[in-house]
Amino acid sequence: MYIVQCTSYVVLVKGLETDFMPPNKPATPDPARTLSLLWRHTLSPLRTRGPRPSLTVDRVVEAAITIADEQGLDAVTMRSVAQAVGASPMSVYTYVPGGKTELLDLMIDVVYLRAERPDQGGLGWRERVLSVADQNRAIYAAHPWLIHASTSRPPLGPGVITKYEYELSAFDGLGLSDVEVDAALTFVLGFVQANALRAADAAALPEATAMTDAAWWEAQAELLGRVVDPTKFPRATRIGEAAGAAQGGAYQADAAYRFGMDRVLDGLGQLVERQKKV
Amino acid sequence: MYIVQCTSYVVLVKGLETDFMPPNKPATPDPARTLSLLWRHTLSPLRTRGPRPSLTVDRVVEAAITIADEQGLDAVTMRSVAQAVGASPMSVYTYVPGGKTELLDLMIDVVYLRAERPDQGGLGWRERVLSVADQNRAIYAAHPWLIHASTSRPPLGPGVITKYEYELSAFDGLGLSDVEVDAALTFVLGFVQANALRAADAAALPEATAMTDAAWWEAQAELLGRVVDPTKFPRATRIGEAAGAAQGGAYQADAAYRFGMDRVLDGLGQLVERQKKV
DNA sequence: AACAACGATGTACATTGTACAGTGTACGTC
DNA sequence: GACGTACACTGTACAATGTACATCGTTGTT
Repeated sequence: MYIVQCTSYVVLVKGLETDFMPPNKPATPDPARTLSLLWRHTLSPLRTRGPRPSLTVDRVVEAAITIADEQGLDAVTMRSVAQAVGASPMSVYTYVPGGKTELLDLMIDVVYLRAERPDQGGLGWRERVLSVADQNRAIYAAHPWLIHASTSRPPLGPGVITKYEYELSAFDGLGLSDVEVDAALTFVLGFVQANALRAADAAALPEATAMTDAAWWEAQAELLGRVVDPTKFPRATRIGEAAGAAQGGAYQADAAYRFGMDRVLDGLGQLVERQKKV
Repeated sequence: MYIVQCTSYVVLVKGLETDFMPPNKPATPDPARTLSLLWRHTLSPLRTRGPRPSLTVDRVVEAAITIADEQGLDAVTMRSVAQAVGASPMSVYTYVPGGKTELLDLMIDVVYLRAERPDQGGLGWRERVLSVADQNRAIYAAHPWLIHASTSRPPLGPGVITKYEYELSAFDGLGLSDVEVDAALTFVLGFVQANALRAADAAALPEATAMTDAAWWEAQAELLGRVVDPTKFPRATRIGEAAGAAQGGAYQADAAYRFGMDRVLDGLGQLVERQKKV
């Protein structure tokens, strides 16, 4: 048994010199089981014998999301989730056999499934795309931990797929090819994510470092003045001071979002125009 | 002594219920010391007594960068860095008193300081901005760990400032205000970072999960077919299949970069045009 | 020669994900 | 009604992390 695990892991990290079993890595990954969980299938051929389960996948996922929202992703540990649902740490693995990785996949899909998706009939494409961006921004604001979730190989559950379908529809009727529509959506969502990332850690830093933005800038400015020759870095000193000192992190992220979305929409607009002329 | 640390930490995380000293957090943060280190100042009033230092800040930072480049940021531990320079784990703190956080700041600045910055005289603004983007992309390709570094409150060392000055100069002569120039640069770099992020974890996933992109897609497609009603998600099934199955992760990131940069430059172009007319 | 300042090191602790072995429960079959 | 089997649950254990603290050793100054 142990041999099997070790062997499979050696395959997993081929090229590694050491052969010990590292901690905190893979549990038992299995795409099929994860998919079944995402769609809440009772893949087991009907459970009969044994004690009745005292929890459900949903309750576990719910607890994890609450913890992540309130205290950040780092606070989501198997132990904290277990405590939140009133079970022992290892019990969680009964409901989420894939461990923490699988749990995160489930969390992501649930959040997306719940998001609001207002009807966009009658809106122009710019309003539709802006609305999609705003919705994603709102999701990130409510669940900052989502920003750090990888977007390649997303958990293909009902939430993710519903969201994808809805967002693709914003590009209906523009004469773009399938590949272009996907690229355009990726482009928009990439911008929103990058902006949310900046906003989130700008918001987190004051607490994490026990220092306000203003205090940090003041300290840097005073010390940099003695070290840096302003004539060697004219743009950096002038623009950096203007961009940094004046505005707090939160306001800055807001301005960057509006500025960026204007550029994004203008950029897409040119693609659309070009396509219409063909 | 211990009291002082604890007290300062209570201030640090005011609002937290518990009062224990958590692990792996702050070492001794001090903006002034970090800045001195970044600029390699001998802030101490001339070291005289005591054994000669056997290492330098640069050697430590160098080792850390090498490890990060070759094995990823997770492999950069105080212990692995110490081993690489042939010292005991705790010795590292002699040269980088701020611990891992400060070490990361130093790594970032060194990488930026070394980056190539070719002369851009004679180029049009589109070429200049594209070149800036390409350079950042190349840096991320060579040092994927940089992607995860926070960009708010960057380490204001010689590398970061030189890079900032250089990149701002790409927007010279366009008639944009200081605030607009900073916003435009942030916009461009944000796109590059978002793209690099996707590319990096698309590249990392096959190794990390012992599963090729093709195998993953095949597994998902087969199972999803039984669960999802294609008529309910027409766009998602059609476009998702086209966008996902056909291309591997690496090629996809490349295409997304070219597509995105075209939109970014078009978007900025409209801003520039508008400014010229005024 | 004694002292003071500073570099180096070993030990210790709290925290993480999860493998493994063991304990108890409830249903189906005899 | 007794029994066995499948399953839920739990406690223990381990390797790895950042870094506080106390100690030891080395060097130049007094």
